[in-house]
Amino acid sequence: MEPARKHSRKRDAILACLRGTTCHPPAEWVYRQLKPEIPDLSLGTVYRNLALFKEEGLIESVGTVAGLERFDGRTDPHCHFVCLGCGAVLDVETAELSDALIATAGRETGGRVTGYRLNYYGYCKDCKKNKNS
Amino acid sequence: MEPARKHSRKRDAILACLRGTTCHPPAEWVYRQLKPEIPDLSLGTVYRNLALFKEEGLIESVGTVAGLERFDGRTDPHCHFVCLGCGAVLDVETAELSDALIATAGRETGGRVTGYRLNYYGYCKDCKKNKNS
DNA sequence: TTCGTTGCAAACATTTTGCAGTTTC
DNA sequence: GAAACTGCAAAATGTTTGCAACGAA
Repeated sequence: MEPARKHSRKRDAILACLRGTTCHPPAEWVYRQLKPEIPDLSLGTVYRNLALFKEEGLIESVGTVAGLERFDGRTDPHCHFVCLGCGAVLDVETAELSDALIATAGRETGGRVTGYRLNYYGYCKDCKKNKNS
Repeated sequence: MEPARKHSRKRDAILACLRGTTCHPPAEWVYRQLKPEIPDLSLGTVYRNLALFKEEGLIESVGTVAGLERFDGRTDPHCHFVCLGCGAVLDVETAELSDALIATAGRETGGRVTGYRLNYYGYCKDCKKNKNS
């Protein structure tokens, strides 16, 4: 049985930090963001709590970009654009997958589909420019 | 300017290995697969060549599953089902995204979309059973 | 007082890299 | 013979973990 959860100021701060940004940051970014405000915060705690949130479904992973796992405080169905140039991750509101499509994937594989992740890859507004060289 | 490519027996074997399986393996799997046949193969070479293939578009990454990057020898548009239980990765033939949808993502973000990755997550046929406990 | 939470640092696992020797052209 | 390729082992990187101190119920 899993342990009864207790309240924790740091945990709250980590979740709030993630929910207060749209940059889909990695653990390290959250850590650096909160460190000035909470000087006795450790990176391990950030990792531990992010893992916890993910388990509870409070946050989601966007996947690994340039070796770093990126997290998203939003959990409603939406997609992402990942810039191959600078690593920026942007929300994409359109293109929510239909239930029918998801059901088809389950039927085809014989498994049970519980979620999906749709990432577009390419070059963002800024990196698009800089590539014309 | 990038170096002129030379032929290499090991490189061929690595690509052939990846193309000859549908299990979307990580680097280590490819290494273990080829090692008996090519005793003087090193893991570093597998990593180096997989990175190279990815750059050239000969293979694609399915993303990181359980801490390991998984590769796919198929490059035609299709999706994947990732089992959260055992880590199996299966091809999903249906649900190819329309060009219109992809174009919309580009327009919405202001960037240029060069590709996408659609992963379904859930429990495969076998793991589905074992979860009824 | 109990038990979850945390800091710290060490441990871990995967991937990358430098260099000297080898293979390909 | 020049340049790319490779083995090997060390290094780098991101993440996890053990343990003693801390904080919440």
